[in-house]
Amino acid sequence: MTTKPANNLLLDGLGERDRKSITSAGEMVALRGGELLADVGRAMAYAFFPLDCAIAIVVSQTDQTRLGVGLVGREGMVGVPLILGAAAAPLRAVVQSAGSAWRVDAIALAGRLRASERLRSTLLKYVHVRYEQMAQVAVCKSAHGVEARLARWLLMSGDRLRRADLLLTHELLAKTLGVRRAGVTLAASALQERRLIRYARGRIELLDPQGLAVAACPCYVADKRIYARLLG
Amino acid sequence: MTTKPANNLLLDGLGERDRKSITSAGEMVALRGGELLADVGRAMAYAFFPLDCAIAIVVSQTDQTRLGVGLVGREGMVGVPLILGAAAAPLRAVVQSAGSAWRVDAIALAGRLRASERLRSTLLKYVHVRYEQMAQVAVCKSAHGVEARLARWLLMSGDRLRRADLLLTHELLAKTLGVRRAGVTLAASALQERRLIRYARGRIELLDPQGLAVAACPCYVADKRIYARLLG
DNA sequence: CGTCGTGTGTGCGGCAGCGTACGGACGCGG
DNA sequence: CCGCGTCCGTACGCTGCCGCACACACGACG
Repeated sequence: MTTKPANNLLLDGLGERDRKSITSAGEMVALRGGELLADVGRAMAYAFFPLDCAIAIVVSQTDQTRLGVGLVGREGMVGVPLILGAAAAPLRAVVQSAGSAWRVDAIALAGRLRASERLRSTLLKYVHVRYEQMAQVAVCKSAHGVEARLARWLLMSGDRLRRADLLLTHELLAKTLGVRRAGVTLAASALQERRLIRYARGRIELLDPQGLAVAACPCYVADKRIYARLLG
Repeated sequence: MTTKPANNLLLDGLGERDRKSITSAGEMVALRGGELLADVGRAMAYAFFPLDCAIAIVVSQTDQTRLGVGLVGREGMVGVPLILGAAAAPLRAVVQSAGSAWRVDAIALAGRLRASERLRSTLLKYVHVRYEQMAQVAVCKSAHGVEARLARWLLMSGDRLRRADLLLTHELLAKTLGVRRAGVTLAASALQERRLIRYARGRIELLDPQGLAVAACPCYVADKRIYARLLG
């Protein structure tokens, strides 16, 4: 389909000039699962434009509460604070599925942003997308059940990676969904019962994406619409 | 204390030039309680810099779920999407407590933003504040009980308005906290029992802000720290 | 003085998810 | 082949909040 095996849509959406100005300031890197690209309070040295990996944006409070508030793949970037001119990262960015990404130096990015209004406006629109999506999540967690939210997250992961088989454990999903591991097992087995997914020992296969979309909470569709409206 | 009876801190933080450039493009308006400054999908024609009023930022899904994800007073502005270059508002902005605000035309604001880098960087930092605060809320709702979240919201309202007596009903609070009205009554009476607040028929008085801060969830302190770090 | 609307107190059954905990299953490495 | 770590199934009691519903209190208004 695409000329290159894997692209980043955000970079593709830029003009030739801006894209080169970004890529020339960075380099390809391989990201391992579980790697931390940003942590709370630590300054971010790089922004990342994923190509074929997925990075979960997680908020973790002082007490033991976690919640995934975003999932970044080839359609986006890691490092929203850099666009907003803040050095410190508010949230944690964890590599959920390994793969490669384009890594860009924070200072270089800041310079490019000052120089190009087009680049600035594109990335600010992306910030807006993440802003809206986070608002969705805030309601989602308390309004929708585990099963629906699990379906949503699996679909999102599939979309980001363009693959139907995901390497995810119930344990990991539980942490990003902010529920018990046992709760995920329950929800997952219900989805499997309905032939929507199939899973075994850390490997989840999406059998029926359309069916899953029905089982998922409306936030899934809402999320896609938000992105399409601003960057489609 | 201040030279004028009521100021907006965001505007005060700007240089003389930028502040004038903004204020000259707008005008003072009076906002009534319950008024909608922005609604889902509707284009925003104005940004608002509150002086002595409080505006709740509410996300409301298609189904009957509401949740306040931000409270804007003299320390901030209503119209984050305008800073990000998006016309449509993702969230609803409702006037929680009546008062006056500085209203600025959206197009004029966009022009000023292009012209002044200082203005841009200040407002982008504010966007970042709201971005982080929303992440807080996302976890807060499911991690903390009604009583703690009520205490937090009351404190926030008090801070925004610099007053200890608020005109809020349990009903209204229930909607912004995303819980039952009865749940608010329960939590409020518990706080009153402990002499932290006192209330009657739509009027709530904060008796012991420090005690309230203890009763409130850590998100309250976290919120203040976020703001102070970026714009203090 | 009664009426009505709004605001608050209270009660009850129900449920989703929590914390915990134990046991089985698979797979890798020795 | 055995042992151990990881991953998943399942169970039990508990709790916080929901949805609903009804009764009372105050105040404005005629």
